Order: sequence, then C-alpha cells, then structure tokens
Amino acid sequence: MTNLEPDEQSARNGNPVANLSRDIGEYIRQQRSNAKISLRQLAKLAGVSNPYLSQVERGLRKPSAEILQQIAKGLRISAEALYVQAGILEQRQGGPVVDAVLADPDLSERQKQVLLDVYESFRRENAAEASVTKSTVEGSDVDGAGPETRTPPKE
Amino acid sequence: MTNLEPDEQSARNGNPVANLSRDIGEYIRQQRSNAKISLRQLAKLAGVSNPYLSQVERGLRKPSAEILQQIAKGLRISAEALYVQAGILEQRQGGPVVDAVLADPDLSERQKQVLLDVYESFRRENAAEASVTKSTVEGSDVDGAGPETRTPPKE
DNA sequence: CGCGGGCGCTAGCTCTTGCAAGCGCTCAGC
DNA sequence: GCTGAGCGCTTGCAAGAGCTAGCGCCCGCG
Repeated sequence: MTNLEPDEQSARNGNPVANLSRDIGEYIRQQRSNAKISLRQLAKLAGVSNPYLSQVERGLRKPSAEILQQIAKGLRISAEALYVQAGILEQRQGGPVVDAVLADPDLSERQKQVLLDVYESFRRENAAEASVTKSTVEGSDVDGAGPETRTPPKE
Repeated sequence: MTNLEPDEQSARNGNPVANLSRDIGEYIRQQRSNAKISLRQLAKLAGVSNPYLSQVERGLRKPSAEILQQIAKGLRISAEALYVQAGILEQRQGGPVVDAVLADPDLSERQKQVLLDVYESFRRENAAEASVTKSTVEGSDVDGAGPETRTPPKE
C-alpha cells in the first residue's frame, strides 16, 4: 500500500476530502482485520448496519462522529483515533501515550523515561513480531509517528 | 441563566440527546456573545449560512463535526471544546496516561496491563515520598512538591 | 416620512447519511 | 444433491443536515 498507482497518487494530491474518507475506511478495515472479526460482527458490536459499515470501509459513505464513536466502541479502540483518521481531530505529535506520560505531573522525569522505555520496547517487540511475519527486515525503528505507520504490515 | 425554568428542567432530565443538542447551541451563542459579534458575522467568519447557525444555536439542528470545526474557527476557540459540548469527545476521566495506554492499538492487552502496573507503582512510590516530603516541608525534588497538591483532589 | 443597512428567523429545496430488505457466494453437514 | 449459516455487497427509502431566497423588525440618516 505504500506504492500507490499513479492515478491514485494524483487523486490523493487533488482531493484531500475524498482521501480522508478513504483513509478512515481503510483504517477501520485494518483495525477490524487486526481484531480478526468479520464485518457483520463489528457492525453488530458497533450497533450500525453491516451494509453501511461496508460502504464506510470502502469509502462510499462518510460516517458522522457519532457513528465513528460506535465503531470505535466495537473495535475497542479510542474514538479519538478514528476522529484523527477522519480528519476531525488533530493528531498529536508524539503520540497519545508519549504525550500523556510526559505531561503527567505525578511522575518524575526518571519515571517518565522508564515508562517510555518500557513502552518503546513493547512496541519494538510487537514490530519485530510483525516483521518476522512479513519478512526479516533488519534496521532502525522506522515508526515514530503513530498507529498509522502500522498499515504496511497488512501486506 | 443558571436558573432553569421548571419545564426546561424536566426536559433536560428526559431527553439527553436533545439536551446535548441544546447544550452546544447555547454554548455557541454564549461564546458568540462573549466575542461580541452578531450571528451573521459569525456565520460569515465560520463559512456557514446564518439561518443554519441560528437553528443550531436554538437547538433545532445538530451540526456535524465539520461544521463545529468551522464554527470553532470563526469563534477562534478550539474545535475540541465544541466537540466536548456536543458530546462527541469525552472529557478525560481515568487520566490521560491510563486512557492513552488502554487505547493504544500497538500494544497487547498484557502489555497494557504491565505498563499500567508500572505506572501505578510509580504513582504509589511518589505518593509515599510526597507524604515524607510534606512533613519536612522542604523537598529536594521541586517536582515532588508540585504534584502533591494535585494528587489528593483527583482521588 | 422613506430609505438603507443590519438584525435574526421561516420555508422550501437538494443532497447526504444510515437503515432495512434482500442478493449472490462460499463452506460445512447431512 | 439440498440446507443452513456465514460472508460482504446492492438497492431503495426516510430522515436529517445545510443551503438559498426571502421575510419582518429595528435603527439611523436625510
């Protein structure tokens, strides 16, 4: 998915709204795939109709924030993550966990660093597992942005 | 305005959705009043029609997140503030760190629990140190002095 | 007085969102 | 073979979102 076809590339540069719509759909499908549940199961968990969820995933419809909230509940992820993908909420820079830990007034700087080290090691551990599944990709840790960067392992 | 009329009071208790709709409308009107601009001026600044903005303020229509974003821009306030009033974004309850960790799709449930356990042990450790520092009044750690005033109100 | 400008609102319209009913396909069991 | 269960998708519809055209009201000015 990192290699877009030429027309998709130009469409992406030309109409960001349509791209956002496609982004949220792909993201939902990806999270659903990660959770290993069918479209119908998610629709039921989320309390939305399964045809509509299908349309949303394929970018044919643009769900409201309320629907995104329900889908997030069904996926057991935060609604904010979906809002960000849908373009109705700004993405935090360092990621929600990093931001929250750094901002926590109850932690000393050393404790913050320890927590973030544990967090990063978990993420590396998970990335390594994903890399083994994909191929043996050795190198520096590419991810630093957020969940979005996990899209490629789907391929 | 803090004294609701009796029928308004009962309507508020009966239909939370309508209440949320009314809440965001009143909030927008209040912010507009604070900014000392007319409905038409705000509509123009926000890029929405003035009749529609009027309807939104009176609770007759329920704006999408995109419209809220535009209104926020016109009011020069954060969109998040309007989202919270509209009920599509939660005020953080369990604390930013807990929320962020639980919502992180890159972590397994076990890793989340480990991280939160470490986090809570740090907080307990700091609470114990805060008790000692409090009795001595002068603490070596300035950061420790600050959090102790925050911790009790949160519990 | 009439006029212009500003105020907030009504009514009717188009388009979008989300749903229900149903379709065709695949697979497992009898 | 048939049946049932599950899969994702198509189609048509109703309700709601957001707009345009226009209204009545108020105020200041000549």
